[in-house]
Amino acid sequence: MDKRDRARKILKTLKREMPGARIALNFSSPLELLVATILSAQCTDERVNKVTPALFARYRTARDYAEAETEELEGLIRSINFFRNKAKSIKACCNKIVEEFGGRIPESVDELTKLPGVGRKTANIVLGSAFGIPAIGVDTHVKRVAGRLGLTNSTDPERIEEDLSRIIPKELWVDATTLLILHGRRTCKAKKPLCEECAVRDYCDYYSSMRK
DNA sequence: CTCCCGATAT
DNA sequence: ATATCAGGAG
Repeated sequence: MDKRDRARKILKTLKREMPGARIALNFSSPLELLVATILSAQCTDERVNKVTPALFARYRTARDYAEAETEELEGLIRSINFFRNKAKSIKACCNKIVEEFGGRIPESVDELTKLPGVGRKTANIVLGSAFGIPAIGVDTHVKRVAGRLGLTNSTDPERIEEDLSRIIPKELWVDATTLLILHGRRTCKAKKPLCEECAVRDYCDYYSSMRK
């Protein structure tokens, strides 16, 4: 079976298993998702969701973050790892959004990745889940799951993104990202993956090599 | 490659 | 105790 067919079947199966799969971060605007995604680096969404209610209540626009007192902003996200870096990134990022984009979140990878604290993964998550623009976000879960399933042989996130974009139809890019992430968290875990209860093990290179 | 640097699981 | 976690910058 060719990789496109495998990818299609895998995504179809995962979608049936997890209908309405959605990014786990709570947000109600592109700005909120951008901030939440910056905070989520090397950190679980669950923990990000614990600080964002108070954070979003305190700062409502990009200008609010740009003009925020560093101490206060840091205080609101202190339970998140790398909180100093992230506070600095959010401020600088929002400052640039105000100065160069009139307070609106840009809607292209190139513009987004020029923002401080925003790398390719963050940019693609925002594009896909806030704007509905086809994008594949490659985080540690997508990297691991796509590798195990045999959808890519690359290890560099940017090349994995290329590989996946070639075998997954564009209209499924956003769904594919959230499905692979969710599957990685729940089932295809880094340590002790739950292969026996995996819905897509019949298509999985890792599984078939494990049971030889 | 190193630094950032807190909460949670084990 | 310590390994690891939805990364990005220098």
